[in-house]
Amino acid sequence: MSTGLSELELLRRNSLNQLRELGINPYPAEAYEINANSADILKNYEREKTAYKNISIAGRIMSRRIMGSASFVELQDSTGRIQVYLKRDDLCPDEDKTLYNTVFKKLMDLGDFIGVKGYVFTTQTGEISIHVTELTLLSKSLKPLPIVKRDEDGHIYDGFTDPEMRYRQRYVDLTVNPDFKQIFINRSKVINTMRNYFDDQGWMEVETPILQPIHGGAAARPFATHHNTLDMPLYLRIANELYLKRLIVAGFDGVYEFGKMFRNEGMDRTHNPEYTAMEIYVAYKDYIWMMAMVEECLEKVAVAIHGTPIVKVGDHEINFEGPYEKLTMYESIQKYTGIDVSEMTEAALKETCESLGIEIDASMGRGKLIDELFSEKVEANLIQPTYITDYPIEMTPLAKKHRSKEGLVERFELFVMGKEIANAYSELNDPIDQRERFEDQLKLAARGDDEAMAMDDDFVRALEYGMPPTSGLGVGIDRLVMLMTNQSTIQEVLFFPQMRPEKKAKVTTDEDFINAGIPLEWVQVIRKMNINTIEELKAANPNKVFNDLGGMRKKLKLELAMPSKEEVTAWFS
RNA sequence: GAUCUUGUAGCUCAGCUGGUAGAGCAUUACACUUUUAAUGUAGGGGUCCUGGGUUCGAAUCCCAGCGGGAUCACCA
Repeated sequence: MSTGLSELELLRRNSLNQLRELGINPYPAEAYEINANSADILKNYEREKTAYKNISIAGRIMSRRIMGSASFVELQDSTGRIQVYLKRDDLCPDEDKTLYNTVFKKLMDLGDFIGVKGYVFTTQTGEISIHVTELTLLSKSLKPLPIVKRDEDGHIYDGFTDPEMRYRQRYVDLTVNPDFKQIFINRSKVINTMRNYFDDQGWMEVETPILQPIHGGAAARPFATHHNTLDMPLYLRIANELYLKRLIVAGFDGVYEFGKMFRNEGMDRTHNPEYTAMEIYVAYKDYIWMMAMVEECLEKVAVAIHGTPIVKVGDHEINFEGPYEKLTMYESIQKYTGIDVSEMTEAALKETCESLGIEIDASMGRGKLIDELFSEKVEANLIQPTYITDYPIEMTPLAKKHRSKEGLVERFELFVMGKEIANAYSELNDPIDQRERFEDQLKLAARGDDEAMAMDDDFVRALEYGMPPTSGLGVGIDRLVMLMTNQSTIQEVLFFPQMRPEKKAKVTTDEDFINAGIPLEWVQVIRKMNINTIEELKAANPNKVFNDLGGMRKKLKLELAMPSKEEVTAWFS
């Protein structure tokens, strides 16, 4: 009757109805008490056999081996899988064997949630299993899960590997590929370890606006939106830096925020339109202090996940134990290209870049040129954690001028595996200097640099009231998680990476056909004729449809009265 | 955005130089009381992504579109 469903789905809906007819609610409301989980049983049963005489456990049926009046089921809960043994006469001690013969064998499917009570034992083949005395259906699964099989050595057969399906239907991915859950468990550990570390130092977690009237604090294209009541444009934040610094002005000594940032730019294996950043600002500190803090923090993160500061990433073993190598930007360029750019004019830099085959354009100032040279020739070499320090002032409008080196700012970026994962400054707190830097950015914008920062008058006003010397740090959490979990794409560390919208197959319901004047009993015939939408029907030839209906009636041996030709013609009007 | 590549059963995939669609698993029926990628026997299941074109004939060749993946560009 209904359509768009596969044979397997129809079978399961049929089972659902049969369950109801047997008086079994396939979606019971009551809580199901559990007192064990699979990982705990597998780990501790051998040592403490008496503790597992009376257990209650719940999860999904992931595989079934039925052998007449005994069966084995693999039950998957949040901690793993455990084998469950069902014996007909233990499950149904009375004459009525319906629960085993019908409910379990015929009406339950892979993917159903069940609860079982029983005792733990070891099978002849040595597998710790649960001998079931009571079986409860907790939730019926109507859509078949992909079947992933594993042999004894852990080899995977028929793996569910299509990235599109895995990302679009993460719930299926993590159900049939539970190994991937560990990535997200570790992601949570990365964040919690950092949070605990910051809290231990007495710094405070805060929240700042995501909807911002001025998209400040970084250089990127924003997502724009509109507030109806205020009738004004708003932007999803590209950074939260300027708000956190306002809080330092307000008198907090340390504030930090884990939050989503939104950038309306390209998507690839290291970029998602929304991503998570951690920014922290600590008063009375400078960027040198911050380097030591980062080392301590990242070592804690690595140890929390791997038990050691050494993390395998790709073909490398990354050591997160400090201190990390430190190179100034100029030193790093000299080290990897042999060129000393420290004294070069803008014109000389342009020539140098061109001679190295680096693409440049007229809008690029001195700072931008050095940045290009650095990204092109140096970055990829920075495998072990390395601080690049002391950036040209032009590229860094929010950092304090270097205490001793003219034309530079007190900034470092931390590179690991050739990728930037953290960025920190001695924060600029001179309001007059800050205003001038913003004005320089406006000039760059006028030259055509579309990444130049916008003026934020309120932020400058805050600085005018006075901000203590402060060091600030931003960490790309997704990239840090990628490193800590040895993943090469950002999609693997995001539960729901951004995807193009799914193309919806147009489905015309039976009601639509009935509303078009077609009797219900003929709708399925029409569908059998491969006419699935009203549009397709109207596009067909009424005479041909009339003839075909007769043909189908015969072919399907339907005991239906043929509609008259006039009635069929009316469907088309 | 550019280039390459890909789209076949619920899932993983075959399908040669064009001839009317195939396997394993899943599923259905039967058998089976300690199996474990359970097994044995017998079945059912397809808009070959969509739309055009070439052809007597297209899953297959050509063009366009849509979706995916990889690489590159911008960015964190």
